[in-house]
Amino acid sequence: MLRSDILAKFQDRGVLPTAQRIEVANVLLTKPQHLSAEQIIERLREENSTVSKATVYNTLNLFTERGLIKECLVDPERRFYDSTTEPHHHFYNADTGELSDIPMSAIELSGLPSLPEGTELTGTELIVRIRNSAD
Amino acid sequence: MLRSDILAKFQDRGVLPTAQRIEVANVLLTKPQHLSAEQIIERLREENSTVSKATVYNTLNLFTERGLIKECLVDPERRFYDSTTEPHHHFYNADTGELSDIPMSAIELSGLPSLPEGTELTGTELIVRIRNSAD
DNA sequence: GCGATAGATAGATTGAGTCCAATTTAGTTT
DNA sequence: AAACTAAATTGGACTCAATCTATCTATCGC
Repeated sequence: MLRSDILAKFQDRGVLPTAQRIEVANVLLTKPQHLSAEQIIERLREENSTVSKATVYNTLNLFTERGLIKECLVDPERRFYDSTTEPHHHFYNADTGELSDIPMSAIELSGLPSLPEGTELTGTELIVRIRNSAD
Repeated sequence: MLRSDILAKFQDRGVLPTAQRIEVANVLLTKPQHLSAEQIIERLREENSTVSKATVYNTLNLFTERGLIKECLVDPERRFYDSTTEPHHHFYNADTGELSDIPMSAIELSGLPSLPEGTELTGTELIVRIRNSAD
């Protein structure tokens, strides 16, 4: 993803572009992927970035709030951040910790019961848990 | 749930019955509910139980391993334990933190793509995220 | 009884995530 | 451009769920 694309996204979502935010975006948004905060920090360090841990967390929370990324819960140990914000589902391989996408279009969901009184839908997410075959 | 029912479940899943495990089971298994480890410890304390935190965690992990309960991930802050082990889905109200069940039968899932090579299915879980209506 | 194995416990430790107070940066006003 | 203001960044302390470790206890077979 080009720097100009990132800037456009920022503008679109009302995120002020700072050097640190662009660095984080460069790591996470350049391709469809799922990274934990720790993984992002690690990658930044590899590129000799000096962005602080607090800033990375602040930035990820901001990006999530503004819909630039999606938080994704599959592993009790830590939260993952998904660069793909279109509604979609996930395969989660418990053996490898790998997370892969299932396009929304692949799956047909029907018969969802009506929501509890006084509530509205914010999203549906399906996690298909798999493991490496025993044989 | 009667003590004898709990003992039967334990036997069924190869869990040796100890006083502490029965206490934990009494809190969690008596009705369909979702509790965090901390909530379970709190309830035990209310009944003047002296089961240690380590034992509660050990017990919950054991129960999960043996299929007596199901771990359930909806809140990034902590993992919940579900007394219902039949496959089913959840409504999660982000405003209240409330978690409620959606019976599996209510939902029709079709078009699940074939699993990645060399893997097998361990479970599917759907989280329908909702919030209190703005109006 | 006596060892052996399984379970329980307290306390220390870990580690993801947050908080805070101090500083830096960027934008605005005159 | 200096002064002012608001927003962002930072390191380090802190929190707290969860785990680990080493020790203690109970139970079973012999």
